[in-house]
Amino acid sequence: MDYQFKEIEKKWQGFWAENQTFKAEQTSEKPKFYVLDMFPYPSGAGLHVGHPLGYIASDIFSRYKRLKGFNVLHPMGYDSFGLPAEQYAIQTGQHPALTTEQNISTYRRQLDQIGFSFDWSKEVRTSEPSYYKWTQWIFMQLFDAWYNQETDRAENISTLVEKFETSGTAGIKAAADEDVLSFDATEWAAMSAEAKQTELLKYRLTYLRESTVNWCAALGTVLANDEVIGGYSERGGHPVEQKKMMQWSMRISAYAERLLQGLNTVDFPEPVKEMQRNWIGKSVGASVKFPIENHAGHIEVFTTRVDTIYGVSFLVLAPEHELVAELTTPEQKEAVENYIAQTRKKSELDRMADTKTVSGAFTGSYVLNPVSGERVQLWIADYVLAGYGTGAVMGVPSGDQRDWLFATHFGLPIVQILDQQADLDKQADPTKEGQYINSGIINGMGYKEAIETLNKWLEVGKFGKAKINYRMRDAIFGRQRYWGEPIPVYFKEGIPYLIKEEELPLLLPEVDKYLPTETGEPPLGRATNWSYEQQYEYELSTMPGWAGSSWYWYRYMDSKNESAFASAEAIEYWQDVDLYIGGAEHATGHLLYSRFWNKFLKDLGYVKQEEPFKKLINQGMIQGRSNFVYRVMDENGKSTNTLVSHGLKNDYKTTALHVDVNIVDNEVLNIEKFKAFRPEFANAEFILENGKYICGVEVEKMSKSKFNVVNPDVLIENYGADTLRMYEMFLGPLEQSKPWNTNGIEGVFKFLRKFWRLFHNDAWAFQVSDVEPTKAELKALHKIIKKVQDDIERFSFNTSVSSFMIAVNELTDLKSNNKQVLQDMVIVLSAYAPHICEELWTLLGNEPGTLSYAAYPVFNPEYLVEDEISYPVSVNGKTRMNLSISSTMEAQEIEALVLANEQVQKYLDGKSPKKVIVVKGRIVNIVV
RNA sequence: GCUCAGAUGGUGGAACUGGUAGACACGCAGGACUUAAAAUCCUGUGACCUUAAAAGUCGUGCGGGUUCGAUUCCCGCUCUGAGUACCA
Repeated sequence: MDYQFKEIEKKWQGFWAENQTFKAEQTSEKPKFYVLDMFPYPSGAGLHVGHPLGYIASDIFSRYKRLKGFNVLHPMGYDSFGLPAEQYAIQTGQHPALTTEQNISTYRRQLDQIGFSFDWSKEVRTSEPSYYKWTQWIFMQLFDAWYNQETDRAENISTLVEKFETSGTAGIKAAADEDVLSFDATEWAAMSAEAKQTELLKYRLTYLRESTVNWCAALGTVLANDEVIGGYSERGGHPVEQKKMMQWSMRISAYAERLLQGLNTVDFPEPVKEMQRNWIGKSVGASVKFPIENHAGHIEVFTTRVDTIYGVSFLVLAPEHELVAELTTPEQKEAVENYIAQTRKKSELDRMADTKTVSGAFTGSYVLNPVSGERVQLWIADYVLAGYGTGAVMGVPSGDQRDWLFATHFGLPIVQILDQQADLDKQADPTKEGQYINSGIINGMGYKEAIETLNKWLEVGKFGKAKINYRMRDAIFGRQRYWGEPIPVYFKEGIPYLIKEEELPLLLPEVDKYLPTETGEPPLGRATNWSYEQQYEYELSTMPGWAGSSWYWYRYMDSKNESAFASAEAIEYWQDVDLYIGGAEHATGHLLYSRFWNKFLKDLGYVKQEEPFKKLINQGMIQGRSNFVYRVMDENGKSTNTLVSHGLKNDYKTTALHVDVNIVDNEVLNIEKFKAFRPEFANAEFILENGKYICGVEVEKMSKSKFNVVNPDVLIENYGADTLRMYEMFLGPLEQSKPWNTNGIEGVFKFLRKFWRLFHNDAWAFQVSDVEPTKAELKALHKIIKKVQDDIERFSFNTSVSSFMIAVNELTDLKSNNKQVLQDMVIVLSAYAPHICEELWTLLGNEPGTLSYAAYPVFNPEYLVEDEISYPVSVNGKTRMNLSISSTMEAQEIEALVLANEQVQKYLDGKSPKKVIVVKGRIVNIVV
């Protein structure tokens, strides 16, 4: 029979599901391999052709690893809490659980028809109580923990309480809020229970605190920094403003250094590492206290160039700095207040966009330079950010361009501090070269020595010290939304307490509407009869989208466990994710949070590895490729009912209209289908070129409104899943972004048919021969065995597909139907095109379903050895001819042989060669 | 501005450690089969110049360098894409 992909694919998908072919063993003698795809959010639109790209790659890898004798865990599930379902619920009143369920079944149906080897027995959904029970449990562990910088790990809060009880805060080094109190053991003992809880909250790894947050009014919720892009929300693109609110936060900053160091141990794409490094934003410098003139206090600044301290000619505070009001003199009051009012009016966006204009106001106060004792003006300006460092900077105009502009604009002095600084009247010179001048105790020193000297001097005089600063802020954890995990906390006297562990999961209550209450409480405030022990209020915000996805790879290891998030045995066996494939958009969000929670769980001894993901691959984005038709306009600029082909459009005035890419084949418009697609053009005139209507092309985002969405269902219907899988890989390197173009899928389909034909005679009857394979057949086979193995190991899936085509072309030319050779071919190809291979595998007489666990053929290099090698011979670097020479011949003999050749002599034209280069097995080059 | 990635035929792309640039596929052209079309199969296909055939010249964004030899390594530049942006 001809290649009947529809029947074959349906049959084997059914077989795999029924027999649980891809169920991972819980324990095994085999080495483990964990292949994970990034958790999808099941959106209502279903899959387009770009989504499965990474899944196909990871599936090929999983299938390959099984053939190589590994026990493979390759699961799939859904990150099913999230905003879109809730927005839809607000519009329609439908419970988000319902729409989520529907979306998941669409997703599942689409995934199933591509033939993935997922172990569906391990499926998880973050919105299921049996799952979010453990998300809540992890939250409770974080609440019950503090970060001990002495031991450099998280510990249970009880070890902190013990320290307080024995010696108070003396000697405690913790990652904590800035406003922690100092006390001794007696004072601690004397504190009320509420006061103790308030104090402990400042140390917990998840804590409630008044913080400045990104408030998105349109979404009615706060957002984390990574969910805000350029002042707008990542989802929906709504404006975001700064607002002070009581908020749950995660003390991720405690892990800043470990998150940074861990990047050196993982195999991630360099851009992802770089983005995480930038996000963490480590800078090494010093904090310096500038005493305020006629005032008991001081201004603390952070600087990475403490060596430039003698060049300080002013100090700048952020307009929001807490000391601004107090330090503004009566004469300057008006100017300062005007300036603050003016800054407030500017949105965050304007402030970022306008980096050219220099602005600021003098407070009228002075501070004293601690090293020189010099009097320095204190200013405010909005280029200083309240949220970074101490919200104050020292202005060194000679070394910093921004300070230089500020000083020039306001007529402040510019002091040269290094003898090598040049052109200070034109711009700042940030050099570290040369020796210091005008610089008191560091005069004559170089950069390194100056830094050390000053740091020591500052520390001795208690004016400051060397300090490391991180840009990364703690992550806001609460969302004022409905469709998320409830936070397992209740309030007594305004203080948060955890519910009891045996009360988990804290179920999401039913509400009448998915909107905030009249008093502005989050939607959970609408729940009736929802309180802890009938009297205490529950926390009303829910967890953010990233909560459930920050630990899910552990749940896959043991997804049904009711007494732990995963058993210790499962974690001991599976350890970590060996290969993680997903989009680059999660570089700073999901991947940082997951690494953070993983490190935390490791500190508490629940997991084994410091890093959760050994190797990460970002698959490229598939862009849309839009097609256009061109409607002619008349002299008055009015649209006509005439459409002109792309090549002739410059002869007319036209408007471009999107046309559905599914009715365009190689840029040729199917006019009949077009008339049906746009009835208003049923009677349109078409100006053709060579009898065809050629469409224009542009690369855009794939979206419904641009009519460029290609649905995998359609391609599977026409060509089958095996063709789709191979074609997606054939498009190009996995990591490269590229526009989708269905042109060319025919080639892959033809290849599979040709492969099928190798096993069949002209009458389409299955027929293979049992004789010993020929040398040529073995050569073709072993070439592909090696090539596919090498390609998969370096994630170069596109080149494998080409090589398969070459192998099948070779075997077709050899008229091979050798059973031994073809059976090995089936195994090698099965990772890419599993359905057709399962079918041929059983036709060859093997037990159904055993292909997935067959052994990958062993490569034997002997079959590739050639007796004769065709040497390209070049003269002065230009290839002139090929000479067939025995492969055993040594360089000297080859040289003699080549020079004796008649044709070579012709090129030498009587001259004697200056030099002859012979690379054995490669090339001969003659220099004349 | 900064950081990173990239630029190869009409198109997607290949060339893995510096060794025959353009594999494989699409498209296109011609042919076979067919009453015809579709499907299938065969042949050709970087550009230029010329031809009966052969040969020749140029050619991996641009300019230079290293080398017997560069798509590959080095320096400078242009363009495209992504990320990031007053971070002290």
